[in-house]
Amino acid sequence: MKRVPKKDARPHSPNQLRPEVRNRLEAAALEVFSATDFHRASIREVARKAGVSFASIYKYYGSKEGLIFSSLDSAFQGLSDRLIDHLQGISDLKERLRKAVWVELDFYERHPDVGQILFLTVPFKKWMEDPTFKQEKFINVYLEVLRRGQRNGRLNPNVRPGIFLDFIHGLVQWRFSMWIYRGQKEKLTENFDQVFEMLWRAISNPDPENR
Amino acid sequence: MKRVPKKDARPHSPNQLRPEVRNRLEAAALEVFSATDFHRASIREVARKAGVSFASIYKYYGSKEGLIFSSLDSAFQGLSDRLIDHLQGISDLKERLRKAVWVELDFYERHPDVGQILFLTVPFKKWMEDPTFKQEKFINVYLEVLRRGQRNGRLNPNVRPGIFLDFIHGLVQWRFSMWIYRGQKEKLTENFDQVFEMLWRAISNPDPENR
Amino acid sequence: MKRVPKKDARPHSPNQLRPEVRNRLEAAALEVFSATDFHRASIREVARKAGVSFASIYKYYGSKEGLIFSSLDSAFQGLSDRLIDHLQGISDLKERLRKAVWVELDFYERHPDVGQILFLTVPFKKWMEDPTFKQEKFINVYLEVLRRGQRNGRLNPNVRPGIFLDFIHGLVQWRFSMWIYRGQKEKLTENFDQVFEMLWRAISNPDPENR
Amino acid sequence: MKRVPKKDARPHSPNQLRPEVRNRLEAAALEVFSATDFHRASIREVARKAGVSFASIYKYYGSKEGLIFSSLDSAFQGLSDRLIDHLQGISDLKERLRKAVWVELDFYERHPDVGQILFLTVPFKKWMEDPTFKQEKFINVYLEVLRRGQRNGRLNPNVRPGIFLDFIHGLVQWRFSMWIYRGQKEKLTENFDQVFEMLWRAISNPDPENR
DNA sequence: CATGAATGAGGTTTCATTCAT
DNA sequence: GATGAATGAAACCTCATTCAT
Repeated sequence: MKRVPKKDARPHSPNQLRPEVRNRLEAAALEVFSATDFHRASIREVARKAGVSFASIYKYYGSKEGLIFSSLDSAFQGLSDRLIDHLQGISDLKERLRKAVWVELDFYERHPDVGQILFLTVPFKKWMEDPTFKQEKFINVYLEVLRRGQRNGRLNPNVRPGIFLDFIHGLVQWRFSMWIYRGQKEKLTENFDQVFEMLWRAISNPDPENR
Repeated sequence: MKRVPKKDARPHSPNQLRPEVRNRLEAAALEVFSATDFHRASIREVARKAGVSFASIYKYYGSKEGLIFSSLDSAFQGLSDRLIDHLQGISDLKERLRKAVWVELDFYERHPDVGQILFLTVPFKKWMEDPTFKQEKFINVYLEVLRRGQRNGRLNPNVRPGIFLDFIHGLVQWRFSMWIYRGQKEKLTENFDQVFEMLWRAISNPDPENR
Repeated sequence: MKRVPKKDARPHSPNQLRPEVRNRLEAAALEVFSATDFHRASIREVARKAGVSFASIYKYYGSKEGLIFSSLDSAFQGLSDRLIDHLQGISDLKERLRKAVWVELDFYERHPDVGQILFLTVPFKKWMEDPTFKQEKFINVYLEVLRRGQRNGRLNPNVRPGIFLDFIHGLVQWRFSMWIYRGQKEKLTENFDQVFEMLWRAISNPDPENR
Repeated sequence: MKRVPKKDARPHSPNQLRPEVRNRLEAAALEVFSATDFHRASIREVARKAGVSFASIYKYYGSKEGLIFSSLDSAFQGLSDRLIDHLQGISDLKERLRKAVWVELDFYERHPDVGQILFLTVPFKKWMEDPTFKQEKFINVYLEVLRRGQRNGRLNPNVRPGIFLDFIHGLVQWRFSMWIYRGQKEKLTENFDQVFEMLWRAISNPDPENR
């Protein structure tokens, strides 16, 4: 007798969890999912670690993917907020951008589990397909800086802003991955100035009179 | 799923397969593993597609990972060889580098399955842990160009060559991923000149007298 | 990612099991399923008892129901064969019928687990809905006796044979159930002659000249 | 599912429910439990249908079984009362018995949900184990008739009255089950006279001078 | 030597029952 | 005093890997 799923538009969302339980659960999820790759990580272990029943995870998150991407999304809340906070009072464009990239790298340095999940243990395609991938709030902070830079001539005006982002995120992801690969010997923000200057040269306006 | 493969001295290697069977098998592997993420792709389906029993895969490749990374490695043979071939007769440093990056992007454009597996469907960590990740032959082509550029002052001499590579590979991977994400509407090498010039500005020597 | 079942017309059947494994498995199933009611009996326990993996049960039987009804069907093989065997050489109609009913009761007496599953632990509806319910081979033995009895005037000719069967099976099932209910103190075939004579009076031709 | 109910002195009984709520609840129970077998029928659905929280069911009935057997018991009130009522003024023994059996069949015909639950959807063993199984009031009506029949020689005096009951109830249950099985095409009381005459021959005194 | 059967593990789903509010 | 959230258990299903033939 095959059970026919009910599919009643899952009436439960993580928001309905008691915040304390939610935090415990998502912390456990980040811990477990950052340790091995996605399909080896066991939801049952997350439940055990968080002291929450297995069925509850399904009730509130719907699936293994739901759990992990919700957890990531929550973690990103922190990043967005911190980013916006840190940018306050910095008016120079280059400085704003430098700060933004620094905040991001610093975030991954202090939350390597988040980076590991995003870039290393979950197939990237899975993340791309998840609605949380867009991270509009976060991306918009960047886009606003970049567009303004193009308008006032500091940044190369002939380039779609998306290409700037490709440079930035490609760099962040690859540096993070190599940082893990090489065993986190030094800090992830080591050489930050050097790297940022390279990045800046890549995206800034090559036209001399605007330098 | 949790099952950890026996790491004993496997007495068989893919080289012992009849080349024709090996090609069929690795082609099927690329096809299957590029379509869905690693843990949903079924080794049985690969076997079926290749007309080989799945136990044979274990015999010659040892594990699911063994199969996929061996297949990738074979595909990369082609890339390295083509890279070396194309660089012949180009002496200008910038041109050599431009060509190298172009050959790589062009390769992924023509073999999106390989790119998908590397960057999207297999957890990146798995690849990093695999011996095939090093790609020494391929990397050395780059390193040699980059080191020479530093010696003769065209490239920023204060930067470890690894950072150049982070820029290059981060960019390649991210652009590839976004290309897939956005549905492969345009060519992956679209805007190549623009992007390469940005890259070049990032890594070239900012010191004026060497421009 | 909801898995979509494959439904490839289950290519495996219990017949493909090694007979020895099959026997062990079905014996364990009868044991477990006769002890508690269907939904409390655990397939995992059957697997454990039979020393067979849980997945194999699904492979060969498809479901919990598949397992139990297949096991019952196998048990009934024995009953049909024994019935046919015992009827050999008995020509008198009443004696044939007496023997048939006796063989059936005797079977349940010696295999109370089968009776318990059929009549007590599995909701009867489930069994009615299962193809194995028809038990044609078995029923035909009865029908043939009953129809012949009607033709030669020993049995009440005005009654559909189905009604005879209702009497017989209702009696067998109820007596079995009460036998269990009362704790199997005496033999199930206790009072058999008395009961059979009553049954015979019920179905035999009331018309005097045929007595 | 394996969860064994706490058998402590439940401080609440169905009697404490407002009669109107109780009726709604038990009607919903009969409806839901007659439709599928016991373990697939959901107590939550009963609660939903009755507009009551499922926790209330636990409060007043203690368990899923408690609910269903209480509901059945209530339904049987009606049967007993009707039986006693209908027997009034019938003095002939055979007629009393005929009436009794007819009232029972007629009851199931008009309340097929009750019959389905008793005979088809609930494992019979569950019912046998429940205190409501005894149905003393109801059985006593029969027993009194049967014993009187034995005393005055109309019924076979050599048989324990329990065997009469086995005949009667086995027949009722089996005919009901087959009636459902065959799709309720004709009435359950169809052929009643024929069947009752057979039953009467089975139990009446075979000794000529008492015919 | 190649094959496929058996295993173990874990995702997904549902639900009776318990527990805390 | 009624409610619903949390739990634990088990069905169902799939697959990488091992093992025996």
